[in-house]
Amino acid sequence: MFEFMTAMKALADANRVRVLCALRDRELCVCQITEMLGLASSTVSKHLSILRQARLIQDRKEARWMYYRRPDRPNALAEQVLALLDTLTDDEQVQTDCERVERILCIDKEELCRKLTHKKN
Amino acid sequence: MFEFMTAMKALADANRVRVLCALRDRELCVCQITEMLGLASSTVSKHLSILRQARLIQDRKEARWMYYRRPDRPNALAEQVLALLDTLTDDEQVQTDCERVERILCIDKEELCRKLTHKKN
DNA sequence: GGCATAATTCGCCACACAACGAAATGGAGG
DNA sequence: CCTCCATTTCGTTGTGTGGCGAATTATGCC
Repeated sequence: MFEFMTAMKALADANRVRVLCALRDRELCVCQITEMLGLASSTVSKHLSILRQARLIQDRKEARWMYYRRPDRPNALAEQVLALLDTLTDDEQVQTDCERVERILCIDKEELCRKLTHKKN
Repeated sequence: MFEFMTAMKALADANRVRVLCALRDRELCVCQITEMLGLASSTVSKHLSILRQARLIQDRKEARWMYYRRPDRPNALAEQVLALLDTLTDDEQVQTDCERVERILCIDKEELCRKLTHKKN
């Protein structure tokens, strides 16, 4: 029950759901997710921490960047939950996020981070 | 997205999940659910309202009693969500709730309601 | 119609949680 | 070992939510 509730609480926030949807086909680093959501990086970090604790994402560190993606070997619950999310692929918000991510991926990461640093945090 | 978030928020509370699990095989009236959860009836009513708005349960009025059950014709989302809940059938809390409900069903409803009235609300 | 009562709505309180900015952390490169 | 900087942690603030009891609504019975 605890595990289940942790997962459900993790899904009970629209920004976290947007992140999980964005991670459907690729991994993203924190600065890219931050740019997509338009939130402070500290807020995004907290959201990612909640998703990780719920075992709905896993992380990977490379150089200065932290990459997040869906689990390579999700447990039964995560498997079902992530499948559930794929019913949202034609949602308006998810689509615009997807387009936004496409554009973000074109930006050089150094430049993206610099931009974020100057805007907030 | 809105529909999805409504469902996820409805599932983000353990008491509401307990209700949905208890309604797996049968319908129950508010006083029976109240007795199972051990909460004030006003609180239970609120929970049921949230579950109804998320289209995870439907209601039926008979005489003075309001009966709740899983939807006869659930939408696609509800279908998947309710299936997800069935992974909890061997959860400890869900099992004890189940036993508790069995005992509650043996009590005459008039008597059960009288008991609740004298205890709280 | 008036009473009894199951359920809901309302008003309130306590606590949880999302958001921010500032400060801390911890690698990578000089 | 010092600096830089992406990310996380911390502290604070405002909003959301679960809980209760009291008041209200709605239904069956006399």
